[in-house]
Amino acid sequence: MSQDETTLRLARHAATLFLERGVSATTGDDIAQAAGVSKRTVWRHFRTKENCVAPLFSRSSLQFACHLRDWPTDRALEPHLQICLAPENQSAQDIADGILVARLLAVLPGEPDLRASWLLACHEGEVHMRDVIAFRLDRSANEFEIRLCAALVSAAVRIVDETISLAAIVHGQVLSAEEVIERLANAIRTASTLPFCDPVPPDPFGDRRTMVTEASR
Amino acid sequence: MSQDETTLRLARHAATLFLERGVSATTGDDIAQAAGVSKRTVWRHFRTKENCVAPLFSRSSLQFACHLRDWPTDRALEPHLQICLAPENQSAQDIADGILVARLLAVLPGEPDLRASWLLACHEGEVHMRDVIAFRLDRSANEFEIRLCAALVSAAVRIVDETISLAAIVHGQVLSAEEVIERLANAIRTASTLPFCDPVPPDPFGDRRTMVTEASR
DNA sequence: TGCCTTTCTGGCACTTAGTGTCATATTATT
DNA sequence: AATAATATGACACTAAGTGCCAGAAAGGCA
Repeated sequence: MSQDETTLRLARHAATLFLERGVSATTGDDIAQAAGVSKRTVWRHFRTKENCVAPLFSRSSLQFACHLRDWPTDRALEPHLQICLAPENQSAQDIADGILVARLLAVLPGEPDLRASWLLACHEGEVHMRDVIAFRLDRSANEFEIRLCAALVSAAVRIVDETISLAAIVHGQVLSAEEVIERLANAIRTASTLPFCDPVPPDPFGDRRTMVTEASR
Repeated sequence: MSQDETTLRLARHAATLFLERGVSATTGDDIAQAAGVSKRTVWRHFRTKENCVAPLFSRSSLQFACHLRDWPTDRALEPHLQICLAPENQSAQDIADGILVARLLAVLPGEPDLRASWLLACHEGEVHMRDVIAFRLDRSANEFEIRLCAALVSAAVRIVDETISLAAIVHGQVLSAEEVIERLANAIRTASTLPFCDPVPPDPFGDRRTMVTEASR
């Protein structure tokens, strides 16, 4: 088994255990046993216990930066996201991992250590997004404006992720793919302070900063 | 000595040691000895080693939400910040703590555990800011738009903090109070997607979303 | 296939992080 | 000054995490 496979397998087992009995009630031994490896191997793959789920979080947040990178400049955001997030374009494993992440996000309020790991992953995504935005605008990733914009967009995506996960898992509120994409696209447009996402898709309100939420619908 | 005093004293000693020899080379014993308390007392005040500096980070990020709360609705942002951040309105201890935080932010790139603590503190500030923004707009802090706006403003403040600290500590680039305030105010206006900071201060560009940075000056 | 190098893993001893518990010291209240 | 409440110290203990070495597993090469 390859390095990354083991890491991901451990991450999934750790996530399941964290969800079943909480982080503090899960030991490194438990994770090792569940994955069928020695305790030593766990600490070889992860620096700390909470970091065991980091690969899942990282994937989720890095994935989005990649979608943005692959986004053709001559296409609107919604149809692009529709293609990226379509179930037929994701493996069964990817979908299962996505659900695992959503369930983890739903328990963040009671698990501060898990939130630290999540925020760290979001920060990774933010750094990645600097490069993406800088590339799309043909600017340097070190400029203050670029880093600010990346931080804002990342924060917007994070809030949407957290909100949707909490709504779906805790309140059993199932959202359609279209609703999720609409929320995501609106939040990104709201947050993007630089025109990296041109062309602006058709907007009936004529203001790309108008937010379409449940309140205004 | 009161509870909070001891906590802060420990935080300052921990920060100093972290800066001197790095987080991983500092033990809980070291922090306890430096502060003249027993090891047990350290773990009574803090859940983890990295959390020892959290009070300093929290103060920094909660402070800003408080400044925003106390901001009169009929005054522009810059003069208000000028009053809040004026040296004569801060104790010597506050100023020293601020420098300590700046030095910690400057070493974040090499200390992931410290960054986790910092991001957690920023999240605290974000949650606080929801209430502040909701109050200023007479809305509910649970609305999606409010939480999104708070996240964006918090992210903007965080990026400014990180940028300025890195510039000052690592590159020895000293900024005047006016420059700091200008950057901060501009970033906040850029990030604020809801009109919680009306009245809009005079802007020669006639666009409150225009950013004044070194590039455009 | 057999040999060799590289990489990954297990086991064990060890240090540090962090907790539970109880006795003592400190502070506040009256 | 007596008492209740709270903070601390000391010690034993569990869990987190590291260093080290030997062995297993995978990958190149004749």
